[in-house]
Amino acid sequence: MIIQGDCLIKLKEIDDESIDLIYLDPPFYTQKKQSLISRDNSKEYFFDDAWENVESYKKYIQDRLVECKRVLKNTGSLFLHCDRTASHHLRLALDEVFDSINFQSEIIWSYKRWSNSKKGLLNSHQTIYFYSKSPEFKFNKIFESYSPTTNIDQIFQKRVRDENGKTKYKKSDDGESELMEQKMGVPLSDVWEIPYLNPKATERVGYPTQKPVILLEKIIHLVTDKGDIVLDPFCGSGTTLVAASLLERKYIGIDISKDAIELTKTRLKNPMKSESALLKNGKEAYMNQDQKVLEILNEIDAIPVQRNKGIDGFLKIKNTMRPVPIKIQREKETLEIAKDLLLKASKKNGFQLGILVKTNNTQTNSLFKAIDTPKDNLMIIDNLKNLPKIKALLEHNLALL
Amino acid sequence: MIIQGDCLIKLKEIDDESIDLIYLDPPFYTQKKQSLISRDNSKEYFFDDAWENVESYKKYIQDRLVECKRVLKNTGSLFLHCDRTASHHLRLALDEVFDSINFQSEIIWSYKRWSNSKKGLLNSHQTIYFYSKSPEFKFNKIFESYSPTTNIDQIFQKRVRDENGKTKYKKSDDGESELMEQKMGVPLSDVWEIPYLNPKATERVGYPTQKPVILLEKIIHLVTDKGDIVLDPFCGSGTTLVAASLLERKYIGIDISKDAIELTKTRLKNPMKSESALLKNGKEAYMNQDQKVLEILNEIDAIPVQRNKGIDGFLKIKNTMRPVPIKIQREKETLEIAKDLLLKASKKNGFQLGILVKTNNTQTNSLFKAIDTPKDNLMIIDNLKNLPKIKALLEHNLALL
DNA sequence: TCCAGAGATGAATCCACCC
DNA sequence: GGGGTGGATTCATCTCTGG
Repeated sequence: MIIQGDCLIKLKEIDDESIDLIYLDPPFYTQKKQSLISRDNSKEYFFDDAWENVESYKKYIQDRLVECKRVLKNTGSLFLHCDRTASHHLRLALDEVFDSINFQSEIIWSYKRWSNSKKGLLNSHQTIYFYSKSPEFKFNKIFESYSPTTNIDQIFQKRVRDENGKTKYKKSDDGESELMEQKMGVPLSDVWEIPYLNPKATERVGYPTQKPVILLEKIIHLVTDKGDIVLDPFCGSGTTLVAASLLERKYIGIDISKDAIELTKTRLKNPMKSESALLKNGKEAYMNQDQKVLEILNEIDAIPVQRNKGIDGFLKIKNTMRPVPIKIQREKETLEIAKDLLLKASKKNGFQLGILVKTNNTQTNSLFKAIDTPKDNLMIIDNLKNLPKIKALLEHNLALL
Repeated sequence: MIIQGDCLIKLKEIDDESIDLIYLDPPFYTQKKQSLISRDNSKEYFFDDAWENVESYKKYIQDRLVECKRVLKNTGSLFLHCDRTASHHLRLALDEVFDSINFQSEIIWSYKRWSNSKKGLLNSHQTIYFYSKSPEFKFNKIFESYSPTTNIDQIFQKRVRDENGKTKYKKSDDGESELMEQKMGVPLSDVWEIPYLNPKATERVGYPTQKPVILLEKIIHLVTDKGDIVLDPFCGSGTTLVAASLLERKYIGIDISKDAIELTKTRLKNPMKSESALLKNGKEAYMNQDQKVLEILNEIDAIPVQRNKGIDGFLKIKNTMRPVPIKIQREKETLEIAKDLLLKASKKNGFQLGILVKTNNTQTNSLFKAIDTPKDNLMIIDNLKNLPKIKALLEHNLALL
């Protein structure tokens, strides 16, 4: 069900204790009127976020939270997606409405983001507060993989206490250890690393502040079963409803914007999500460099980059605006091939000078093999110890280029 | 300098605007007296955390924050390490003392921890608030490596805005992309993944709530230079001072506990930190399974494990207490070798049944190759599609074992 | 029924020891 | 000596029990 209108009013039309999960992504606390333009420039979405002060913002949310609590089943839960500038005020509101005893988790949605160059740390997480209506809330345990460093042999062993009360692993008389029962993995943590919705994701419908479907799926999985009812009072482009629909939950969405409602309706006709290759395969799948290359790059204080065939990293060189790409020769790579790869990548990107580190053991005695072919602007180094000298040279000369 | 006493009183003896960085890790908001015993049972540390209510706790902190602000230089910063049950109250206190305009970051210290079986998400982060005294705060930009998925071709290209205000990559007339100036990597994010101080770390001095030196080093690097003054009004075992000393900053530590002061003094005679192998080498160094194996394990919903030669994971099987290890045959591994490895590992750990997945293409037609040698309790599967049937079989039969 | 204290838990690391 | 692995130790734990 999708309803247009102010959720405070529309919520009042919903029965007491009828909802299993409420997810809210309310407007942010900004002091100016927002207007954000959709991707294809066809639509403009207005956010009437002109709050007098943070207290009036808090009251606005709190009024709606009270209604949310009413419609929530006794086993139900609420997730509030917070604005980073006002998250503490929102948690205060939650404490007042739900009581701090029902605070379950501060979920951190963390993601990597393109940098902006502001002074300070790069803001790359958002906070979601998880409150239950009562201690009897429904909760489905979700398990994750063990850390690769975990000693599995050991955690399957039973333990006993010694005379000082310290625990030890239990051994039978013949020195054998006793087995514990089956384990399902590690309980899900409260820090969720989920990629920010890729600008080009097929999932994108052009709505600002759109959230990834996977994020909502995770929440829905956690506290509902099939057939349960999910409510989103600020449904926006309908991500929550899409996720609910994909997981066979019933859903109710409310939004004040007519455009958002339209968008949600069309989106729900064909609910879909984009598969994140990053999440599915893990970061490791993208690591096409072996440990050795990373070590070398680290040693020479270069910036490693991963997704480029001819370039392994960039040198940090002062006094120049030119990026200097560097490539480390692979074990099974002839110097010629390595050279070609670097040159090609360099040329494509317009870099003026590339540095190739020779790693096989047929060494020459020169400081570096000299600029191989001046027109190519390629330098080959066969002894890393010389690199500082070369860097100094470059810092001196590149400014002239 | 290390001072014993209530920091509210001792702070008053410090000059105005004389400190570059203040880090506070105040007592937590618990409603009962805590007493925590040190590792070797030799000492007991008391925390007088008997706050009437959260308001009195907030006031306790706020009083001290006022003094902190006074002693801070105009370019100085303050980092407050928060109790998760009261972080919102603490941020309110910070807003009141420092003004919300000087809020810089909510730093998430995220880590993996041994779990405990509570209902809900596994709590695995802590929050540190970063406020500056003024907008003119000192800040050293720190850069990290690019994410492996980053397409570096793009990050060096200049961008322009099109007529609609959207950014595009700038192309010169001949279609070549124009280069940006050199980049140093991705600016440090506000989510810090730092391993929890390990139970066996040599860095440990037996003080409860001890923080990793690396965490403090990161903070100190961020907002101070060599020779600057770092202050910790709740210095505890002196981690902040150790980090400051290692980075050649001056330091002042205050703590109310005599024992803590003693501990700090001896610790500072030989300041050290433990190298985290995990941080140094990265998680990837511990991964000994290739992508293909992980994919198969994922497909059959098994729990992957890394640190074990003969075992790649464990099956999730209901109705049994017995862990069922599984191994995937490697490409360059004969069936015999794979079998031996699994058997050996199984036997060592006392598992009653192991499952080996055959992956080379000489297929048989049987459902599974049958229990190879019944006394070994080994099953060989050569068609993954049959696994669900086998799991059902197991769920039925294993209970009998 | 509530609270205090005992007892069980459980995975992540580093360390020590082994070959 | 170096790579592998068994073990120790931890929790501002969590749950259960008994008064």
